[in-house]
Amino acid sequence: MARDTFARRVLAVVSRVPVGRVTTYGHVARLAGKPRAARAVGNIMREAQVPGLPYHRVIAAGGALGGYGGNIALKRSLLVAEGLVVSGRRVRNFAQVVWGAPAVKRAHRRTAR
DNA sequence: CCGTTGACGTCGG
DNA sequence: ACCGACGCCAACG
Repeated sequence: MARDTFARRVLAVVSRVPVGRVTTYGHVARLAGKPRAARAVGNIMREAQVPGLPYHRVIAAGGALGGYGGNIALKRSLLVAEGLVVSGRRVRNFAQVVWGAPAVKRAHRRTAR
């Protein structure tokens, strides 16, 4: 296989984000093995050409929308089309729709998968 | 090795 | 809640 670059791992992670859920640049960075490379992840997303990947499901920390090649309006509509609720520049119920967050000690019963 | 480039994150005011 | 400052990083020439 071609080289195992950070960029490749990032794209692999992005491809696993479920419909109707979102993740953040920071989480992607962590899942790709470099917890502090969130910024680099952003650069990779901007350059990425691989079709079919849910780039719009990767947003910024705290539920902020982040960017989308200058077409943030499109990103917002894509998210809304998947059932997410976007209020202003934030995704509502972020904590409940975020994917890839560190598994916090749940008192009992899973909440996400 | 160095400088550049940002779809970032966190903190302080 | 908004904004600025600063830190952090991969990829490339």
